[in-house]
Amino acid sequence: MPELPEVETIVRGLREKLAGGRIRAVRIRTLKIVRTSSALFRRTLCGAIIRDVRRKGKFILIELESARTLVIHLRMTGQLLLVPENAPLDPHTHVVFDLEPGGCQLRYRDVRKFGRLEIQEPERPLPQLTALSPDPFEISARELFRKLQEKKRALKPLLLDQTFLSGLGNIYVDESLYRSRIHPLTPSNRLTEAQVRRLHRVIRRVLRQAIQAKGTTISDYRGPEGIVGGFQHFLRVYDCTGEPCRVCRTLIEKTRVGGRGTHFCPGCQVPG
DNA sequence: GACAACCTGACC
DNA sequence: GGTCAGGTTGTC
Repeated sequence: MPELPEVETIVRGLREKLAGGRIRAVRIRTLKIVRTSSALFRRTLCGAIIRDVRRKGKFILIELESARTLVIHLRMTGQLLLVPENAPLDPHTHVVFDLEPGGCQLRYRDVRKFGRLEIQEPERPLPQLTALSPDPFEISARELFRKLQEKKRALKPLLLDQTFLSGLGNIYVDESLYRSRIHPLTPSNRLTEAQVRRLHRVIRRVLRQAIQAKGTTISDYRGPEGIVGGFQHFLRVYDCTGEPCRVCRTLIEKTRVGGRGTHFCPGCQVPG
């Protein structure tokens, strides 16, 4: 569920509340969510001072003074919620962090249990993190063009590939391709430099607007204070199947590309 | 590449 | 009963 704008929103909220504070205690309620041994997980986090909270691609990094990092990926339905200590525990809460200063807990909640929490040692960076490519704000249009030229895959699956470009997921890829008027199946090496410049600009703009709206909530996404995002009101193709395109009035269609539901306008996004 | 797997819930 | 879901990974 969460893509770059949702993760960025969470990271900003957590940083404000957590940076400089301390984790007093940790309770693991569902073992499989935590990829590090429970003992190491607890030993690392109990009493740890939080230096900063950052984002890398769709990963959340809670950096500790010990130089170790709590690495979190929310996958589809993961949530990080800041709640009062006395709030009732719901059955989908899998990890609970007691915080200092107190009164508040950080809870990891995840209906589908796809998400992962893991400790990264400074001398042993996690492979999933080192394999990540820069996100759209860390790469120039020129560089993106060069990378796209090197591949000849269909554009959409490539943009979803976190080792090619990080941060984008299904919503923002569909929105970016629609707003750039590029068909999702266009071979990446057939894009002109002008098309890539536009795509690069559009991706950045869509992500910035979505961050400003505090993310997109279709169903599960919540910010750390439990609030829903607002960008769902600005979607133009994603979840708009059957509605007329606002540019050419053609009805928005949904197909499958690379195994993912794909929304596009057959009028504006003609195959390259 | 396509597809199943990981899980639960919503919807038809 | 079946299909679908904002993600990633492992298998042909």
